[in-house]
Amino acid sequence: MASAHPSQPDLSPEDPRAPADAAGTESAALLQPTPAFSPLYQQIKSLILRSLQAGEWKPGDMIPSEFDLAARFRVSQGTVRKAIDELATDNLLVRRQGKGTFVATHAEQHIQYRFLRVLPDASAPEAQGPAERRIIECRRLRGPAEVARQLDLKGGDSLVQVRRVLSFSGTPAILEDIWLPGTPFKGLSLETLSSDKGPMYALFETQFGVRMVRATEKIKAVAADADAAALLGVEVGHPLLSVERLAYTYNDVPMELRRGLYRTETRHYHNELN
Amino acid sequence: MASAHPSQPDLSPEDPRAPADAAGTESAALLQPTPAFSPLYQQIKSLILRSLQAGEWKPGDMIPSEFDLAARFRVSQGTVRKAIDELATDNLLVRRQGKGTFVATHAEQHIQYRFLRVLPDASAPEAQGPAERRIIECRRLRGPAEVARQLDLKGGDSLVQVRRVLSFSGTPAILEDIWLPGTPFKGLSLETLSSDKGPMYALFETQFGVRMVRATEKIKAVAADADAAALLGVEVGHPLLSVERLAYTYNDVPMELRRGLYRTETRHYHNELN
DNA sequence: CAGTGGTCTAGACCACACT
DNA sequence: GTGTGGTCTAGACCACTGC
Repeated sequence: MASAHPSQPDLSPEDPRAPADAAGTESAALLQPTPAFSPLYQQIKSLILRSLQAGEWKPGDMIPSEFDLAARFRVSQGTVRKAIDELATDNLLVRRQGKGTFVATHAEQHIQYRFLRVLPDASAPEAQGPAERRIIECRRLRGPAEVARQLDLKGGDSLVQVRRVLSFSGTPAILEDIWLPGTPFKGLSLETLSSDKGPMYALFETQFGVRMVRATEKIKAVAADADAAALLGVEVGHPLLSVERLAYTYNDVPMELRRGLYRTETRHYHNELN
Repeated sequence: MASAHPSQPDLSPEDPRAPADAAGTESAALLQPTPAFSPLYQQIKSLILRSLQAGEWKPGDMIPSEFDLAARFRVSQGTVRKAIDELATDNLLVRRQGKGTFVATHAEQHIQYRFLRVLPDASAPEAQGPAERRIIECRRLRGPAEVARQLDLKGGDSLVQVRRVLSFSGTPAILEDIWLPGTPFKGLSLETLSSDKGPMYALFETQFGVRMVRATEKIKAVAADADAAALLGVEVGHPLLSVERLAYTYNDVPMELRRGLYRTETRHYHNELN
């Protein structure tokens, strides 16, 4: 063994394909000009990520075993393991002992609705069951500048806007406005949305190949305007929780801007601080 | 080497102190009745945690090196490493390459105010600097039943209640009510609080030996009542963000209940979803 | 320089799931 | 049984810090 060493110096110009071990390997030993040191397992992590983005393995798929990946990248199993470990804590992969490692998905992700942080108060277990969803509109437009900016689009680019109301036991509780970039979501329509059950992000995966990976939220307390008041059945001025979410796919590409208004009389936004 | 094996079966009755290697070891190979399997590194993690709780190492202290701990617990360095890794991602320990591993602290924790999630809006960089703090009151009382319940206290137990207002550039923005169990916080007074600068949780560490480790928050939008309106300089009914926090020390013992009311006209609660 | 955490490897064995 | 992830070890070497 002359390569696969801890540090960056010695491997790169030679051995893009070792003597033994036939085709199908990918030579993870990468080239950094000089001071751009990054540990091997980080490079492996990037390579796996690239495969995820490229769609080599789709949400729900099992990825190759640690040993297979180790052979493919020409590193030890432990190094692959550390890379996968990080991808798993980032919720991009899911490990299942005895079975394999799988690409995470919003569809059957054990705890569904991973990004939904609103829970019924303990004192009011009403409004538990699944929400009733009513799509109010779904239209294409040239988006407002501010929305376009946050989605990394140009002012004139096409957008899809969706507005919907979620109700629990018949009482409206959540009003959401959703903006999506028009190009990746070509074909999204009111019918698509209405006929679908299950998490919207699962639909995005299966219908548009867009997997939401992380999101940031800005939360405020606001007074209901006439519009919101009517749709949520409260008076104008009623305090509502405003949750503005920017959701990202792989590679920190923003793919959705969502603004939710929540009635919080019998519900709260739950958060864990570590 | 006859012991220190991956699984639980073979080690325990013999070798509570090996032939070689003199005093000071702690025999981590523990005894589980039968089916209570837990990996070695988890047991090590528990042992380290116990030392943290017992105050063997105080916030800011450096803990023994991985090799020292490995010797002490009679396991390999890699196993200690994995235990420390988890404690570090839980923010109980902080690793510093070349220096050592340290007990986390709210005092100089690089990013201070770890639990404060309220940020000024990008559009309003006013109100950036440190908040001006005004303690309104600090008194002892037999707490309300609901508060006592959440702090795992009996109805009649003594509590400390603190009320304070935080302002930015002179405008009040945050009203906080804080309840603490009376016994661990014996001696906490308005003077103690007023004279202190820096994070309150840092003061709790140095003065009372209580380190807050994690917290849960329940967030709602509420209307300002007369009290809050007066203190925050808004009209009654003005929407405010209500953040109810339960903070825990080691071992999931609740040690603080805090209810904050935030004006969010130029501020928001920021959250990252993974 | 010595001491600490960080990376990498190689090999052994265990726990779990499927067939 | 076979294949997968999970744990543990032992040893080598790198990177950073501070004396």
